[in-house]
Amino acid sequence: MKHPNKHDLLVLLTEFENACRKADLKVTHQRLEIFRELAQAHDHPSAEMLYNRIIKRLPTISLDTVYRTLATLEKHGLITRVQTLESQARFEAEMIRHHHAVCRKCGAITDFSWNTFDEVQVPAELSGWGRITKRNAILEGICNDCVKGN
Amino acid sequence: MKHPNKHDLLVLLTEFENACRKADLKVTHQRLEIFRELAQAHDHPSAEMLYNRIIKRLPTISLDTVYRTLATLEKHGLITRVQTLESQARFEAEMIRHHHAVCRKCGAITDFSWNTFDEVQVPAELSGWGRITKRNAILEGICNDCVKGN
DNA sequence: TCATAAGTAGTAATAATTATTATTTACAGA
DNA sequence: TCTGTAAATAATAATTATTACTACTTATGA
Ligand SMILES: [Mn+2]
Ligand SMILES: [Mn+2]
Ligand SMILES: [Zn+2]
Ligand SMILES: [Zn+2]
Repeated sequence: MKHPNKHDLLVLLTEFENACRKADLKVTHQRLEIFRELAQAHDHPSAEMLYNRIIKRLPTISLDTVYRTLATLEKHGLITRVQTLESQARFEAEMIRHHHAVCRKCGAITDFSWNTFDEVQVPAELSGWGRITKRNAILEGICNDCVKGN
Repeated sequence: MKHPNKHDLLVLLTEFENACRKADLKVTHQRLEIFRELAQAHDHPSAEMLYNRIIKRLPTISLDTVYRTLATLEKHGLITRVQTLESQARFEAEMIRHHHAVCRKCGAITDFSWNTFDEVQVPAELSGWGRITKRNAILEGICNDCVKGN
């Protein structure tokens, strides 16, 4: 999972505008900035982290707007809320299937793809469970920075 | 993942007492009741859910004690905090490796084992990440009850 | 341009969790 | 069994994360 370059980001933002219009969401300055910031982030930021980054460019934005916008975009499937053990929710704009390695020490979330896992068949035990729409692997451990930094 | 029967529960509780002593944790009535309740639960209850169940038998227990105890037991590896998208944290005493199917509608968390996944090799992409200590699969979807109940 | 409903900022409120403190209890040692 | 002591608890207050309220602003379609 690499950062989007300047061109990619423009494409993403255009797609985002179109998706908003399709979903009857107004394309506001705030929504664009929140989405842009999240799309170029690589660290699965929390609402507060995004707020602190965006306020530098958009000094009047409110934390409430960031929370509200993230909830709206999540509801419309434009961004994802990431499961963590932390108290603050974290988000990402990367919608391509991928998985997470999480550092128990510093909380860093690293993206990776894992085709082998994506293709493993779900156990029979679960055949009667219901309708499965998503599968994710979460690896937990201590990242290299934290191992060294000890 | 089946419920513990009466005998299993007694064994679990004895092991729990021993683990507490080994960890220099006093074996209090509250800790025993909280662990007992969690050990026989099958629904990954939140602190509040546990509190509401325990207070029937132990009318003076405080919610704070439930939170504090769960944090203590988690720190000593006697229980697990379960990752969810919800605002309330959820817990389990089942320490045998297993995975979760989560209903997006009702929030139910179903345990299952998945040997095929347990044995799949972690992708090369992640070889330099750090020390991986745990791997979990999370399946998301709509459980049968919720599909029917619509 | 203009009407209007959706969205926002600022602030208040709520929900979940953690801290403080006086009291109680587990348990090691006599 | 009794006792001293540190750890744990109950009650309550405080904090943190998130959501609600409301008057004002803005995107958008006519
Ligand atoms: Mn990710
Ligand atoms: Mn479980
Ligand atoms: Zn780390
Ligand atoms: Zn369900």
